[in-house]
Amino acid sequence: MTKTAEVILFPRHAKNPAQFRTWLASISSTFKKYLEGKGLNLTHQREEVLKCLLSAGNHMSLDDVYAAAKKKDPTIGRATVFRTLKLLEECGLAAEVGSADGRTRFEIKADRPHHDHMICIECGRIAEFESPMMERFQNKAIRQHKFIALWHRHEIFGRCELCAK
Amino acid sequence: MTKTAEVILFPRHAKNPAQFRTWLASISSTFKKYLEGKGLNLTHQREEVLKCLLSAGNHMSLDDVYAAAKKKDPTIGRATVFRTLKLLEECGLAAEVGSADGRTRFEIKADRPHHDHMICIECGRIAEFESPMMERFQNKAIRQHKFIALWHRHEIFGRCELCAK
DNA sequence: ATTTCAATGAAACTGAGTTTCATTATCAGG
DNA sequence: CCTGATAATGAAACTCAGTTTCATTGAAAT
Ligand SMILES: [Mn+2]
Ligand SMILES: [Mn+2]
Ligand SMILES: [Zn+2]
Ligand SMILES: [Zn+2]
Repeated sequence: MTKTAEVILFPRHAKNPAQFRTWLASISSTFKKYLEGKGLNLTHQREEVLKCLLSAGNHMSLDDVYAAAKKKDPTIGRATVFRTLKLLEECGLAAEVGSADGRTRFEIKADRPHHDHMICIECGRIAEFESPMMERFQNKAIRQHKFIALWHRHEIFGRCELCAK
Repeated sequence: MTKTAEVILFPRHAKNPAQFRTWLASISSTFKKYLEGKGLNLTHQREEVLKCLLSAGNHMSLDDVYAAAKKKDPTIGRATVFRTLKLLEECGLAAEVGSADGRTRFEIKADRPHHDHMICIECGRIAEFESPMMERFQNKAIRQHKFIALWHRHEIFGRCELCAK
């Protein structure tokens, strides 16, 4: 009976406030650099969206982030949240994730290892999993097809442990 | 230097007419049984849609199938094509596949081994690949999470061999 | 022939995602 | 400080794949 580790959970987000501030500062700085490169600037709205995405949960829909941001700044617009999420995605700091209810979710990618998702069609919960072996065989298939892989999504739908009665 | 087979292409669809007719008959019969079980019947429109999906290419959008079906029966409606594709999916004969241009594609699942997809963001081509090893490690992850997997999608986006200059 | 209910096609609707546009903030040079 | 130029914003409008509605037709059952 071998001790299988292999698959690792990612209960994420810095719980320690100081740790969180450091993390935010680091990502903020990366975002700022990216924006400056395009002649844009890191406005307080953009920073607010980033902060919300980092703190208010892991797999948030546009409207989740919008709601969270609105609590801090009631004047913020949905369009701005949308545009900021796109910018974050564009520069590789965030990524889109599928979900049980058709709405796309967003997650922070920075400083996080690659992982895929198991999505509960009952409660919507999204569990993260990671399997180096899987990635390995995936890369093998990609190589054999002489395919230039840019990104992938691997999403398993079903019932989570809690919802499986 | 081991002879790697492992990843197999699926250039699909019975080329031989006789073979094709047999295949169609078999799937038709399954579909009919499914419909009867729900008090529905296999109309000529429904059969036409099935035939188109089987013959006119492998990863067709709703409107691809609609166009193909319309050639054979100009009176057929988009709603009927849509509903038939949903029925085929519902009974496990067909499945939805992602694509480069946001529109869902459909493929026949009956009598075909499970496979995943590499999708070219340049030309839209969808290549099929299959890796028992990947499925194996995927199942391992699922077991470890005590997840009840119902279906999954594993789609790799990038540039196909031809489009990679 | 009459009843019943499935099936259809045209057209209308839905809603997540996206864009437009008038207005407001930001910033660099003077 | 002003002053222009341009980036940024929020509200509202728009898109469009997917889906539903509804009036009509078809096909079986009685
Ligand atoms: Mn995740
Ligand atoms: Mn396929
Ligand atoms: Zn669940
Ligand atoms: Zn290509």
